[in-house]
Amino acid sequence: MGRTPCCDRAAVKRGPWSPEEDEALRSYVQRHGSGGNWIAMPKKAGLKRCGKSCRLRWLNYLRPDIRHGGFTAEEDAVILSLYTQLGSKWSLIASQMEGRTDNDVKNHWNTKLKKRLLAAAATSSPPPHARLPAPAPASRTAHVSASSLFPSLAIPTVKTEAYTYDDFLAPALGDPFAAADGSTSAASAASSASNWSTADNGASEVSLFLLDFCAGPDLGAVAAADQLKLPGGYYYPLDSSLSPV
DNA sequence: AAGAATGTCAACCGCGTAAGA
DNA sequence: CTCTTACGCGGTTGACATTCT
Repeated sequence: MGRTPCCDRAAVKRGPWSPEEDEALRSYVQRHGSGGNWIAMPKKAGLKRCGKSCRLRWLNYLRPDIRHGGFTAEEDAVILSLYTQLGSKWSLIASQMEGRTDNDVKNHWNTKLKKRLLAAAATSSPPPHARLPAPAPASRTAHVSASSLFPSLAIPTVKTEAYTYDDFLAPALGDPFAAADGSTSAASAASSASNWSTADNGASEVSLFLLDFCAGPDLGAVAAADQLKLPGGYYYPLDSSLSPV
């Protein structure tokens, strides 16, 4: 029994794409789009590939808006924040980040962020709640309950557009670390309109831990050089000891 | 210098589901 | 309403690169 294959495996090429195949796919999609049918598209484009393979190649590699290359500390923070809210909803997480694909984000998490976080938690006497964030339970709706694991991290709630660096700056009014009502989920709900969940009374240890985590070992030097001062008037909010400028 | 171990990332697999017949 | 088809997603694999011994 088993599932019907989406295409005849014997008849399609598999494995890495050649530059010629890339060019054929790119030029076809740019001229005609996928035609609303990825299964039929390879034949039309003269490719001996499975439609699913073409779709994946286009979405993950050939799309003109794809950003290749390393992830920044800000992107790491976005991923970490959203992972604590959403779990392994990679497509949802990637949709919040300009030019990144779900595959990219997933690979980055599995190969780098997860290990880094585990290593950081295992050493450097992390604060009690600085553990590898448990993924949020699978849920149809991306409900916003700011992670109790990282109460001091200001977490933007999920929105439909891509995040920008500004989304991780403090809100225009007030210091995100000033709120001290301790009611994280209520604060999150109340602040959803402004894309912010309010940080609680600064577990600055956690903030520093995360800042270290996101920025790596050279953070101290960066902070000392004042390079984290941002045009929006705030520092990157992981470190509660930094104040609005 | 060579082989082993580890890391990275593109690609594949198969399931769930939306959409259309 | 049911069935079929194609899409989208998350998990996994495998090839290649890099680092270590």
